[in-house]
This record gives sequence, C-alpha cells and structure tokens, in this order.
Amino acid sequence: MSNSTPATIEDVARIAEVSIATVSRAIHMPEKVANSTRLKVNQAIAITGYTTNAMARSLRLGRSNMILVVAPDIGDPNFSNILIGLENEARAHGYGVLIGHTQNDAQRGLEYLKFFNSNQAAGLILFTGILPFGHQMVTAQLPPSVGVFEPVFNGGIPYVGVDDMEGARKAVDLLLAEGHRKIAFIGDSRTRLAYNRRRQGYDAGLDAAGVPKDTRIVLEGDGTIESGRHAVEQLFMRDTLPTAFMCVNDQTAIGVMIGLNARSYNIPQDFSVTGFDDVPQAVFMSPSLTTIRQPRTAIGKQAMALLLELLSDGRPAETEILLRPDLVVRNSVSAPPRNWQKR
Amino acid sequence: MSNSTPATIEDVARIAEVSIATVSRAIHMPEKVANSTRLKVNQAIAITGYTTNAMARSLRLGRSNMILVVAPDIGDPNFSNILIGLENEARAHGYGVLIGHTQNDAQRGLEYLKFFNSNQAAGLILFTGILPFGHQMVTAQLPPSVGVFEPVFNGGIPYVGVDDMEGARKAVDLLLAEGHRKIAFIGDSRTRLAYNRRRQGYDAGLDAAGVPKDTRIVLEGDGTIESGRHAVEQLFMRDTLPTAFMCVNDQTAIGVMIGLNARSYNIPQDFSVTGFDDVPQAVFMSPSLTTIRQPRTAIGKQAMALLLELLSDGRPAETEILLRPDLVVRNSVSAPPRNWQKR
DNA sequence: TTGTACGCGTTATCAT
DNA sequence: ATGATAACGCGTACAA
Repeated sequence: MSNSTPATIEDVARIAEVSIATVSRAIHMPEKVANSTRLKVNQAIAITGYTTNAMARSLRLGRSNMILVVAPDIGDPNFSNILIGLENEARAHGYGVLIGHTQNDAQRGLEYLKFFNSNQAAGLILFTGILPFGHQMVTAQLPPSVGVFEPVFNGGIPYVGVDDMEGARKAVDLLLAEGHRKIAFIGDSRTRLAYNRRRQGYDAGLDAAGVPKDTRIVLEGDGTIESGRHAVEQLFMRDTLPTAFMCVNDQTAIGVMIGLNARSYNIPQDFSVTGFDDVPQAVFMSPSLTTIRQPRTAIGKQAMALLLELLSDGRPAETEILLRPDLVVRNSVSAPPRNWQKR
Repeated sequence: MSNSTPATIEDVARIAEVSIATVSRAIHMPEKVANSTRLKVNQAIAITGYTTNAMARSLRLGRSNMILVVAPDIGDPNFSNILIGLENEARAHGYGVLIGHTQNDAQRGLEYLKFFNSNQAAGLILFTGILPFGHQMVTAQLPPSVGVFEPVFNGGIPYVGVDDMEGARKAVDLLLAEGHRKIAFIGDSRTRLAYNRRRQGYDAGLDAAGVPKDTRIVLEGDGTIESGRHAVEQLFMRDTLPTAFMCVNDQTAIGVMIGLNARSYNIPQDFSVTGFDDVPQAVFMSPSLTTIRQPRTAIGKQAMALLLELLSDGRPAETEILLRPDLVVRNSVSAPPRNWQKR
C-alpha cells in the first residue's frame, strides 16, 4: 500500500493471479472479461493502489490525454473563468488540462510546442492572437489547436470567441441612445484583432447613427489600466474632450475612470464610460461599470469541444464560433451634461 | 522536415550513419563522442527536426524535467507574480513549469498526483494550505513538494512564504501609532494558517501597546471581497464600531472599503483601512490602499530553489523560509476622528 | 570511440 | 475468456 515505487500492472497481475493482458482488459474493456476474474483484478488494484502509468500508456498509444492551455498572461482577469469552462468540458471527455505560461516569450512558447511534440499533450488551446512559437518554420506541421478569446493571426487555427463587433456596437448604441455625439474610442490597436473588431463596431454604430467620426478622439492603447489613464490625460492636453469614453476593455475603462477621478470629475454626470469584458472588478467600481459581458465559461466549453472534435475527426466542424456578447447596464453611463461645450 | 510523424532517434541514426547509442551520446555526453561524428549527428538532427520524445525519455529515466504547480485558484491576484519567480528559477536549471488548476477539488488534486506518479513531473509546488489530494492514504508516500505562500498543514512539507506575523504586526503598529485603539480584525480563520498567523501578529501588537482586546470586533472571513463587505454590515448592525479595519488580505480590505463607501463614509477621515498582500489593484483603489507587500517574485524563486535542492539532495536544507514583508504606506490610514464616539 | 541489446509500463495482436 | 509477446522511443551497461 505504501511501497516506495508505484505499483505496476505486473504487481496487480501477480496478486490477482492473472496475466497483465487480463488486467489491462479488465480496466479498459470490462465486458470482455469474466465477472469472477474482474472481481479479483479489482481487488488487486485496490490492494496495490495501482494507477496506470500515463507515461507508458501514452508512449504505447502515441497520444496523451492531456490538453495544454498556452497562455501569455495568467494574470489576465478574463483567463480563469474561461479556464473553468475548458476544464469541465475536458474532464467530461476524460482529458486533463495543463497550463503553460509563456509570459509572451516565444522561447517559452517553443518549449510548450516541444511538450506537445513529445506526445505529452494531445492538443493545444491558444490564448494569444499570434502563434506563440516564434517563427514560421513551425507552422509547417501545426499541432491540433484551437484559439480562444481572440483569433490567431497566422496558421488558420479555428477560433472560439465573442462577436466583438456586435458587442462594441451594443456599447456605442447605448451611448448614442443616451444622446452622446462625441464618443471617444480608447484602445485602438493594430496588433490585436479582437480590439480591431471592436473598433469596427464603434465605426459602424457611428455611421448608422449618422454621427460624424472624429479621429482626434480615437486613441491608441494596449488594454492596460495605465493606457486608459494616459488617454484621459492626452485628451485633456489636446483639449478635444468627448462626452463619453468607449473603452476597448474593462482595464482601460478602469484607467479612464481613475484618470477622470483624479481630475475630480464625476461619472456619469460629467462623462460616461463603458468597458468590454465584464471582469470581476467591474461590478465593484464606483460607479459600477457598464460593460459588455463575455460568456467566458461558455467560450471555454465550446473551445474545448471544438478541440476534442478536431482530435477525433481530424478536422473541426466549424472554423470560427462567435458567441453573443451581452450588454450589462450599470451606473457609469448617463445622458451627456447639457452644458458640456462650456467647460 | 515536415513528415507526418515526428522523427525518432532511429531516423537520426540512419541519416548520420551511426547507431542510436551514438546519437544519444552526442546529445547528452557530447565530450564522449568524436568531433566528426558529432558533426554528422548534429546535421542529421537539423535535417530531421528531431526532438527527443520526453515521454519515452522519462519512462526510461524514471523522472521528468517538468515541475507541476498545483493551484486551487488561478484567479488569485497573488498567483501570477509568484509564478514568474517559480518559472525563471526553474528555467535557469533546465526545468519546465506546468500548472494544474484544482478549483479546490480533491478529485482534481488526485489527478495531478497521478500525473506525478506517472513520472510526468519531477516535483510539485503546492499553493494550498492543505494537501490537495483528499484523504490521508496519500500521505504515505508524498512526492517531492514545496509549499508556497502559506504552510501546508498535513505532511511536513517545506514551505516558503512571508513572515505573516511580522507583517500583521507592522500593520497594527501603524494603526496604533496613528492613535487608533479600536482596531477591528477582519478575516479571522481557523482553516488558513497564514491568516491565523496574521491574527497572532494583531494580538501581539495590541498586547505590546497595552490595548485591551475586544473579540467583538474580530470577525470571521474567507478573504473574499464579499466577506469584507459583510463584516462591515455586521459591525454596523451590532453597533460595535471600530475606528480602523485591519484586514487579513487586500481583497477583504477592498470589500470593507466598498461597504464603507456604500454607507457614505470617507476613508481615511472616518475609518482607516489596511490590507495585506499588495495586490495590483491596491494602488488603484480610491483612496489607495495602505497594505503589506509580499515579495512575490522572490518567494517564487526561493520556493523553486528549495524544490530543486530537494530533488537533487533528497532533503531540503531548511524546512521553512520566511521572507520579510514590507509596509506600503498609501492613503487609507490616518488618525481616528476626534469625535468618533458620538457617531 | 562506437555498437548491441535490454528494459522502462502499457496496449494490441495473435494464439490458445 | 485468457495468456504470451511484440512494439512504442529512449538511455545505458556491456561488449567490441
């Protein structure tokens, strides 16, 4: 029971007085083995505390039952809920989930690719807009992979996420309905496709409402709190103030709120703010943040389902699954102040 | 170069016109092989894109070069920085890091134990106060493990963390120095040893200052935002108000601040608040949160160093490494209001 | 300096 | 219904 080395199938066979083949069958094809012997085997397993050596099993089978989730940033508040969706779906199909943290470093990405190449993982879930393995040489033979949360640029990898354009559209439409006409977009980005699509939603909303677009109030940003804060400062410096800030994600929105706060403005009386993602903190802000919710657990579940399908069928049914984002109305949006021009 | 099945050592041997033993040696003991043949082998490796199959290697060797980090909650804001320390140290010694997420579920813990038992991991880093594998049966033969961030109750596992008592002492001493005498402790816990030690620091500080302890203002809590909020409500209901809230961690402190805010009190004019951990949000709160900083990256580095030592020497040099926590003074603490009794 | 052959723990094939 | 055995890819003792 407490041997120094783990029990092997052979130990079980010896105790059950059968061959190792029978033990293996008793485990994996119970119906092909006599009741009496199955009982003996099960007892022997209980006695020895036997656990099949996944390493040997995978070596023999040429595949593992682990899925590797490759994430550039574990600290992303969006990560953990998606992960739960991934894990639950994987477990339901007999797979385990491991996480590899790349810290946005291609070198580490390559190590996890190697991990896959050694059959230590059956497939990959990618949390990054670009292949995390560095150069193109790799793309020749790509492991079974599914992108999550934002599309993967290179490599034609199937992807599960939210309809970013639709979500952004909902946010801008809310602001327009409240009467805003000077709506800033904070966090335009050429490197992140998800952010790009949100920008498109913003443009589409403005167009549909016949509101002229003003690029002076569209600001670059990388999705961090700092970038939101910085954007506010820039707008005040330039003296091109909007009445509302539509932010590319919640972190940016939080930064905007902090920046506005620091200048002693009130939200939403003086300025309205919207985010995107509905991270856990959003509800705790003051005022609580009106934002777009990502169905995170559902995204995780779908992504894993897609990957498992890809593993069994060879190719996925669909190449892009977009879930519907929901508008979450809280307290950071109101009508613009009557006299905003005068400030 | 882009074959459907990965190249094996045999493929390399064939192309290099040597035996597989020589290939293996050329890789692992380059000095034991002639320069000319080593060259041929390296070329063959380049041609085939050969990568050693870690699965087979570990099966043969009986050990892997992966360290598994077992975490109950990936979303913990303390997690990601410690992880970075762990990863850097591991990489410096040729190990890779994988993360297993248990969601506080013993069943999943057991799966990761199985992962270790299959030699897929050389050792474990535990982020939990109790063994994540469920029952005691397991403890008989425990894998090489190091606890991080808080001690592991059962099993005598070496541990790297912060001196919780000293940290708490710093917080309570600050409050005392500001003149507070009614200091609530929010987040007392019998299940989490780290929190327990923080409580001890609180008690010690009060004793040293000759301030009588009042258990009515020591409240249970599980370290969540909700628990902080709840504690505030309880104190108001009972009408046993303190002038300061010393919280067991930052999340709790954030909850307390939200609760106080909801009742329209000002911090720190009406009440002072301290946290513990210095999570990233702490600096963005308004007012920014005075707290105790955990040297997270350093903790991660030390923990991994301890585990690697344990892997090579068999037993660690020390059984408990406590780093020094630092007081971070921000804006959530001031002297108590003069007239606090009258409210 | 290099090659041969065995074993790590499994599962699958083929007999029995 | 069960057992013997080959094979998965690798590292290494031993032989050459």
